[in-house]
Amino acid sequence: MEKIKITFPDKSVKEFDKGVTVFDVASSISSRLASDALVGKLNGKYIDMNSKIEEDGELAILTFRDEEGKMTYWHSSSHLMAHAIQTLYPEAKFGVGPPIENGFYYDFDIDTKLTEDDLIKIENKMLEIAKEKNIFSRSELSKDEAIKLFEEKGDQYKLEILSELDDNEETISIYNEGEFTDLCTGPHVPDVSKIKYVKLLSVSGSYWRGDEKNKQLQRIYGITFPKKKMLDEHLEALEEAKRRDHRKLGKELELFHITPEVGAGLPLWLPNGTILRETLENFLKEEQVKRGYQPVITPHIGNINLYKTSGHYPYYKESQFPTMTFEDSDEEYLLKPMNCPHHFKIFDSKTRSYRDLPIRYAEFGTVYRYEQSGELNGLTRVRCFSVDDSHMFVAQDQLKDEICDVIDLIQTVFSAVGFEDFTTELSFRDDDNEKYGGEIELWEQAQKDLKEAADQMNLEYTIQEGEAAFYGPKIDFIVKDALGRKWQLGTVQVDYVMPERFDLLYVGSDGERHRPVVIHRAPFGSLERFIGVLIEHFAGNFPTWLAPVQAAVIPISQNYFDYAEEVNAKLKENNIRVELDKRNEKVGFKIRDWETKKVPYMLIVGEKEQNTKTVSLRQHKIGDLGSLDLNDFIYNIVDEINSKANNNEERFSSLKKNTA
RNA sequence: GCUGACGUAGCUCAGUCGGUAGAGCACAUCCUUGGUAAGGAUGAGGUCACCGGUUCAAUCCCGGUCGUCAGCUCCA
Repeated sequence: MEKIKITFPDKSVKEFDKGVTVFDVASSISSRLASDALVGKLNGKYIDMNSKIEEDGELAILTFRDEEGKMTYWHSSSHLMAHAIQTLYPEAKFGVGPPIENGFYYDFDIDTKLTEDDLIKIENKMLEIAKEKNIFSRSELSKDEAIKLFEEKGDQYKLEILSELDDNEETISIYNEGEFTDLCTGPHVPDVSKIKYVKLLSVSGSYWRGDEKNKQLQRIYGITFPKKKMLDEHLEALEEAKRRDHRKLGKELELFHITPEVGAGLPLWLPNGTILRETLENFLKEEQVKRGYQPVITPHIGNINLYKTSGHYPYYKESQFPTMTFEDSDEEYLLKPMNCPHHFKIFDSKTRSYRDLPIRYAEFGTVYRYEQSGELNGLTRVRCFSVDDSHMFVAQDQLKDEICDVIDLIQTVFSAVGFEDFTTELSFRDDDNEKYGGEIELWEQAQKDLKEAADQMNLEYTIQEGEAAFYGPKIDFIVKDALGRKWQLGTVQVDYVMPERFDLLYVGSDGERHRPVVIHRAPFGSLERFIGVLIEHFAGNFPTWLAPVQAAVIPISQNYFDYAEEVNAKLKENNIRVELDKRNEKVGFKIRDWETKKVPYMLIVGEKEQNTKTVSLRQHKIGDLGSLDLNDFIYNIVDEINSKANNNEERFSSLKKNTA
């Protein structure tokens, strides 16, 4: 028997008979691995467990613990779900059903509109089929054979996919599992019984191939696990996400309020939310002053010609509030959907010299965009929001340094609030999209500048072709919300187009007129979205410098109101946001109440504290820390606030030992 | 915008298989002056999202509108 050499990820090499299956190899290592193994990776290619290995190679045997193993598992799960749907709804036509970051989905076309209740039925059917232990078997066939097969099944969507495949280049394969056959490149887990625990999460509409001109199919999202504990943990994580949801916390902590009586997507900032927002604004303003920005203020509306000049109108007409017109005048105004034109006009208000550059105008500019109703989402997608906008007018040779400074500013902002888990995308143009204006050379220059700046600042990024703004490429900073949805926050955009359209010029050292380059940038992006994500990031437990109420003074009874007033006044003198709780309630009640309001510190004062000029300190989520000198507390909390500390767990903890 | 689900007190929710509604929390008043996560009593609070239709009668059934949620699409 001919032998082959297999190299494992730990670089060990073992010999096997030629034609050995991945499963055999796994069995030779351990029976545990043989039973956990889901898929093999031979020389970088994923293969089924029962695939025969015919030549030497590097083999990894993957289980659910591996990311790729998980993907295979969920991919197979989507087939199992499709199988269950086919059994329950024989008329079903199937679209696509891939694994995703957390689970899988399958798109299908059936006449009945499914509801959440139907999901249970499908779940049960899946578990029933899983028990049959059908194996996933692969067969390869010619395009004609495949077309014939799916014509017989009447699967028009599969036929559409097939018609676009080139069978000279790609092997066409199908996978069969029990009664269910699907066009699929694989690989799959050995048999359906590997899928043990199933939770179907939601059903919704989804356009075939993501094109709204196409028919809307139904999509079911689900997730599966080999162990019950994993499913329980996943469901618990979903519950936690619900608890962190900024829409829920925004209500509970009285940060903002959205009511249809004002308008969908038009948030009202309540006092607590306003403190949070203004604290962030002031922080950024200080940073911007250090970096040579000049504050400006512009109106909320503008003459429509501004947007005709910029090119935003009429291409984005659908996402604008309607224009304002007057009976006795031809003038038309628009609620401003962006701040750029106003800032351009400030630049253009007098002759600029190269000596003035870079010019950096900054404004927390409120803009209005008529987002589609189905897109509105708490604070993260609204119709009125404030951008921490700046437009910077620079000479070409200043561009890269300016971009670097902006990236540095965004990093400063993100690290101040403890955003560590973000991704960065460079969005470039693609050649065949007609939305992109301006000359190709300028675009290439801009993309080169951005990329060089990103590299110089050691950003780790991915490049997104065709995602650029119509006027230029950009760098976006993206974070995920509690539910795992991605939101773009900070952005830096290079723009050679608008200076042209607005005919912006400065006088160079040569006495000639030159075109500045514009950088659009916003570290927060929109205050609304940023704060929405921030609420979820901290789960409402804001660091002291951001907390709307930083400390609550709780007198034990009326007898200690005088001292409580004294403590309250002293904290106020030190600019600490403090509330004195004189309600006619017991201490336990008040503690519970302030705890649910997530206030960082509670200062409990009674006879003992009054006599010794101390406070009994209780820290949010940590509990009673014993008493300390009022002045010591003030010194520490002021230091904590001024340093914008994101973590105060250790700050007062030494006290606890003293009193224990 | 599309598909589906949902909309009952400030909040979280129950309820009515068609006969105009209820709890807990929050709020107000009173009693209680209490030492580290809910003291007690009383009270006020709702055109059951809105507009039509069916019906003797609609919060409940039907249609539309608005809004919310999930996903799709979109996102200057």
